[in-house]
This record gives sequence, structure tokens and C-alpha cells, in this order.
Amino acid sequence: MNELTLHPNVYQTGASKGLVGLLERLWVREHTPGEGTIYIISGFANYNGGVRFYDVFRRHIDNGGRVVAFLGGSTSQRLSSKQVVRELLQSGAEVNLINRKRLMHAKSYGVCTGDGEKLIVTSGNFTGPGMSQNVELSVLLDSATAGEMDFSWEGMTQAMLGQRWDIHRPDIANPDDPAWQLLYDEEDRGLVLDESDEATMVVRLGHADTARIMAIPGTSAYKGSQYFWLSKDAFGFFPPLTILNRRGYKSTYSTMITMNFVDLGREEEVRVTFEADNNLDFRLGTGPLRGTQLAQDGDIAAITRRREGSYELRIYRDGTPLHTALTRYAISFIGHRGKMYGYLSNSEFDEVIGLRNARGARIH
DNA sequence: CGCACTGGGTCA
DNA sequence: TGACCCAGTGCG
Repeated sequence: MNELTLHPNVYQTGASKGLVGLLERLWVREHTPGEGTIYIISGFANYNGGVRFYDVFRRHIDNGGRVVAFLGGSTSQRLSSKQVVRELLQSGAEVNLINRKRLMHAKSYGVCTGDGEKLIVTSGNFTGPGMSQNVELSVLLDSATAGEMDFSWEGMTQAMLGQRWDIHRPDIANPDDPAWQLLYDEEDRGLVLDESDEATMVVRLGHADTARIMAIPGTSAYKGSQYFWLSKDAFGFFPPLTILNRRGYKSTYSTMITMNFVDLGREEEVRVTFEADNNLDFRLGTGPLRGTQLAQDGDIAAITRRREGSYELRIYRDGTPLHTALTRYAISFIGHRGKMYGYLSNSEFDEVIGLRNARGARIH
């Protein structure tokens, strides 16, 4: 069946809620690892755009399948990152970088197997924000429809390769390959945030988020790790999750960020983890809050991204005026226990909490 | 000892 | 079965 989605959570005609859901249908639910070829076409690409699927690609390739990607590349613009290309190449994917004066701006994803051709035509790039945060329109065309209009992935990709375009295939073994210069380094923590990335996430905390915060040291409730569970739609809100797990056998992708625990007056390094191979949990480590009694079920946490890897965390207790003021930004329901979350710009957040007046001047 | 891991639960 | 929810174990 064909499907259309306008994400995040705006409109959908079928069961899938957004681009990631459509991709899961094509590449996971309706696909057997090793069968046929997976295709990726995107002008922009970063690590978190693919983090849901690297495991899927690896398993597919290990079982004899192919993954073919066409990504934008440029020496002057930040189109695709070294990190996403390295990860794709390491899993065995074939990556073509298209360097054009006029951007390769198409976005399409799909698969070709013995069952036929399927494709998604979308505005969503292979990036964290494109996959979930931005408003993006996507259409999935099933094999019957693709067959009806005579679409072929092989035909389209061969036609792309036949253009007089500047196409590069970076060599994973050779860091001096000039093709790498078409890619940017997204792990440069000195990167200045785009204004649209200067955002604050507000999330209504639940029991699981606060049980260890409320626990008494020495009790069993105090044991284990202290996390806030976030929506996996929040990939785009964090730096690339490029750290792979060392110990376990279930792959996880994580990153370390600097978190200023404003209520503690303390800054700590904490880990953000995506449990790709366990239960798809997306967790923010908040260990320093353990046992502090600073947050309980129903309170609001505000997580403010100030720089690429620097964040601030503030807790607003249920029943306080600022809790009420911030709750109206938590507009998306997630999970099945009434958790809600949402975003607002940092300038708006600063104004709400009184760090800044309506004219944007900082208040001391 | 804290937290990276584990592996269930639960509802749509 | 996807995506949060939950309660630990045991490693370093």
C-alpha cells in the first residue's frame, strides 16, 4: 500500500508516522537481510540521520546484500559529514559523493529485491533533523505502483552515474583521498550552532525518569543508572552519536555532552545513548541528580542547547508558575504513560524563565 | 562505587 | 513490534 506522511506527527494516511517509520517499513519490516539492494539519495547527510539503520545495513551487507548511497559533497558548503560516510563505508556500503555547482538536492530512499522496487520520495534529508525534527513530507510508493510507472532503481542510479557530474567514491583506507575534502567534520565541538539549533527541549518527567532521584542511598531503588528517557525523534537535538559500545554485544551509539545542572550549580559530562540493538531506548544520562530529591513524577525538565556539545538542565516542579508556563510547549505525546515533550527557541525560553527581557537583553 | 549494560514490561 | 517504561546486575 502507498503511504504519505507529514512529520513530525502532523498528518499520515497509513500506519507510519513519519519518514523513519516509512524507512523501517521498507528496510526492516518488509525486508529480509541480504536480499537485493538498499538505496539512499540525499543532498545532505549526517551521522544521526542514519543511526537508526547502521545495524540494519551491516546485517544486510553481511548476508550478501548491497547498500548504494548518493550524497551531496562540497568543499565550501556543509552538505555531508565525514562521520556518516565513514560509518556507511565501514559497513560495506557503496558511497557516491556528487559535487556540483548546483546542488544535488534530491532525496529518495528505497530498495530493490526479487519482490520488485519500492521507493520513498521525500523532502527529508539523511540527517537527524530531516528524519524527525523538521516538517517533512514523504510518499512511499509500493512495488505495484513503482512497477506500474516502470520505475527502476538500477535505471535511475545508472542514469545518475552516466551524467557528466563530478562523482567521487572516497576510499576508507586512504585518509588522503581528496574525496574526503568534500565532507565536513561534524565532531568539531567548536562549531557555532545555527540559530534554529539553539533550542530548549521541555519534557514532562515520569516515574522511571525520577525514581532514582527520589531514592534513598543504600536502597535498591537507588541502584542502577539514572536517565531521562527521551523520544528517539530527538536525535537531531544532540551531537553525532558516534561512540560505539565496548563491553556488551548489543550495539549502542552514544555521545558525551557537557551538561550544566543549573539546580546543582555544577557542570558534568554525561552520556546520550541510543540502544539500537536492544529496545531502541534513547536515554540522557543524568547521574548527578541521583538521590537529590530534586525532581519527581510530573515535574518538567528543560534541556537547553547552548553550543554544539554544551547543554543546561533545569527542573521545574509541578505546581509552580514556570512549570505551567513551560508545559504549554510540551505538545507531543510519547510513550504510554502520558509523557509529553516539545521545543522552544532559546530566546523564548530565556524570556519565559526571566533570563532575558522582551527586547532580548540579558537580565543579571 | 557509578554507570555501561541487560532484559524484561506495557500499550497501541 | 515499535517505542518509551522500568528495575536492576555486575564491570571497571
